[in-house]
Amino acid sequence: MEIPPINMSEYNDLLKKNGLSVTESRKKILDLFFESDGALAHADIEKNTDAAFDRVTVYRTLQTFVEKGIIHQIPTTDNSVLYALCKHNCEQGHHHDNHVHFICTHCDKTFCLDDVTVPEVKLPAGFSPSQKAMVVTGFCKECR
Amino acid sequence: MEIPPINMSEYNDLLKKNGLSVTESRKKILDLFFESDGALAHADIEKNTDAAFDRVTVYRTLQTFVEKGIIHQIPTTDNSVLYALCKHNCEQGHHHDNHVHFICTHCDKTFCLDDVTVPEVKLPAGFSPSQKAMVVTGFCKECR
DNA sequence: GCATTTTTGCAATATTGTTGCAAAAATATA
DNA sequence: TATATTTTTGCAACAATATTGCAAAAATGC
Repeated sequence: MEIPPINMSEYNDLLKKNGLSVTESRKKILDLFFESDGALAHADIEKNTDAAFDRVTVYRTLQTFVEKGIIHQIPTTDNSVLYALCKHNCEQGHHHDNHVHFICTHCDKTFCLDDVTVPEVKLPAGFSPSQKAMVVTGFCKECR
Repeated sequence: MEIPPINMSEYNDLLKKNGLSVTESRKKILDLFFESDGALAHADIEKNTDAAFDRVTVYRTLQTFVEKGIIHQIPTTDNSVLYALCKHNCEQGHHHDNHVHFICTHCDKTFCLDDVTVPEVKLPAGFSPSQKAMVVTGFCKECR
């Protein structure tokens, strides 16, 4: 059974469904995520909103979205935090151990490869896995 | 052909081999890594050296060690940077796409599972991978 | 439309990381 | 071993990033 992707015009529903008030900042930030085909950093969001919202608001909005499972964080080796939409509107606490993230070393965009599942690995005795994440870097489809 | 693990008493050799001067800070930080069975963050190192060294020195030492391939960075979802020893003293620029990292959600330690190789994944058309990293979270062998 | 709840923005503060430069330490050389 | 050269350190200043409390503003529920 396919879960349909979120319709871009339904920001209000998405917010209300998660018990959140509908505000300008939240709608605008949601919009940025839906427009972007990659992942966004806090800085990207500030840049693209012309500082219309306070930095604190952006931080809190991202945090709220993560808590509600609207966006998720992507692991990186530098100390930047990247966020990306949960394409299939996963439930709260969904931890995205199921798809691979791709970071392009040329354009620096990050992609959620929703259709690529993270393969199983056999761990040494005593280790009990609960989640797993995989990050691949290289050249993306536009930069190759 | 097995590459033997580094002998803990040979910090000097390890540093010199990499063209680095042997200093107190470098020896102490190396020691912390060899003592630790997990990965370390910058903060861990500051804590365990009683602020004997300047923050800047710690930053620069870590950076140097990464450049020389003595330690490597581990991707995380929060914005912390973790470092771990390259157990098999890999050459410069080695990017550690070959083993899995395990983060324990109970004791917060991070382990390099040197013997667990990152499996291959098939990417969508157009994506050219160069490196890949995998992070598994759960309970480690001591906390299960 | 009004009371209640939620969210925002400001200010202040904390944390984290970077750079230039002179002093100190380590290494190389005589 | 003493000295010259190179490397590394620590300080100071700064920059970027993130967090908290609280009053004002906005959104929601009735």
